[in-house]
Amino acid sequence: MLQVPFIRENKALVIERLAKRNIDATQMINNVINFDEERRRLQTELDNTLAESNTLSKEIGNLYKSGEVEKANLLKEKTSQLKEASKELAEALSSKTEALNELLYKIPNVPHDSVPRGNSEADNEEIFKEGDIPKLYGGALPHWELAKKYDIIDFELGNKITGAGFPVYKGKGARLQRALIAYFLDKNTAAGYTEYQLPLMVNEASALGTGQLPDKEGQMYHVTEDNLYLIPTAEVPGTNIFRDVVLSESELPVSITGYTPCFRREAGSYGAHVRGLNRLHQFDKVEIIRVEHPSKSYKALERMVDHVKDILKELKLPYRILRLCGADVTFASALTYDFEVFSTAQDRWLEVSSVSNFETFQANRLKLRFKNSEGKNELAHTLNGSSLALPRVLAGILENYQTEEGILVPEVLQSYTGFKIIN
RNA sequence: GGAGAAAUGGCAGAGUGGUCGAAUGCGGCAGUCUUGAAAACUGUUGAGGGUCACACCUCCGGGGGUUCGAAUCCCUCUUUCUCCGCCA
Repeated sequence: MLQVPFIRENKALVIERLAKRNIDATQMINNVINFDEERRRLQTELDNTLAESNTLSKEIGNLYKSGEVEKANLLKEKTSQLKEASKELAEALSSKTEALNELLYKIPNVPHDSVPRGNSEADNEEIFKEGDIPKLYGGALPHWELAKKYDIIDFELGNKITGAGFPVYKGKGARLQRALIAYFLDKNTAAGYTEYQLPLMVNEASALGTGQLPDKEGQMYHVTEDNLYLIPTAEVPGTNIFRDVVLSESELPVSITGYTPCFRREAGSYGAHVRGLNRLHQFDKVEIIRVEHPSKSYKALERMVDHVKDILKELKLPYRILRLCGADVTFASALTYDFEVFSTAQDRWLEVSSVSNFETFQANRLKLRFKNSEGKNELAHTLNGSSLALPRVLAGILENYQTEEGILVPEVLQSYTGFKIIN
């Protein structure tokens, strides 16, 4: 969530930048400022009442000691009045604070200066493109047909065991998945990321910390018996490592990577564009997460982009990079680059990675701070990116590497798979 | 799942109704000394709110209660440890 002092001091800028998201935030921002003023007024009033009450309590103690019981009893009456007053004030204060927070939860992050204004994903800005789109043979198939032909992914079996969106990978298909995970993790750790294995379920506090709650509750699988949520991305457990943490400046930057399955309800999604591996309820992803000094976070974002580029280049997949427009940039992000691989047989681009700088938006909710050179606690910047999400990379490989003899395995993966062709 | 014990600042660990935001040690930071470092010595060092800055307020696992007054007493929840049971 945004920081109130920042909103107070940069009101015009905040409204102007939020307009990139096609929202007129004037009313919301005015409310934030008003609520906050009211909140501070109540706080001061409550503090004064408590101060008075504290002083009187000390006096009463002294009076008892010196045996002046009557005087003490007189003061007691006054403290009970103050107590009632403070109780009312405390209630008013907490309801005002809650109202303010609820409001703040609903305001998305302020987009970075470079984010283009836009109405839909059509306004995303293509900033880079690389790799040749292969010319496929006449009988080229989309990946869900290939999966069936070579018996490497069984969607129907997943239907039987669980339901739609929970595919079963078999034989060389399963091995290829494992190869991709190992390859991604190796690339990430070679780039300095520390590998983590994280819990696949998180508690409510963690889901709140990274912003899945309260607004995206319906997107997560919820284990009601124990009030735990299945993670929609490793970002949730990974970033919550740093909830309520004060780092020393020398510990920055922190960079971690982790492989996890991801679970998403994807309520309301259906149709041809979600066929096969294009959209799943359970999928695998290797994530990279960074905690950065605010002055260095945008450099770090560029480095993350370069890192993902390097991987796609090694896999020899045709891809492009989009700078997301205001309409498409996610709620918590200030600047997001999406990577899309061209799926030749489907003749469309598939998102395989999303790399974002959240600036202090997540850190504020998480209370993730570092002790700066002046010895003061300051919110850190958080960033994350997929490096990479498996299913669509797999779809891209299957479709782009298909030949009449079978599906070739990208060279960099061959040492991981132990085979060169799926046939 | 059953029985018992515990939860205090970055860590360890005192504190059982007012003099406690909290001893002491370690760690961190600054300084003295040193060519530099280490050691030693001196000082400093929790977080949040609030203020131009002070003042002031809140926080001793979470929530509630008793009391003029709670880290300290009571209730409750959570977590950890020990023992037993079960178990990959």
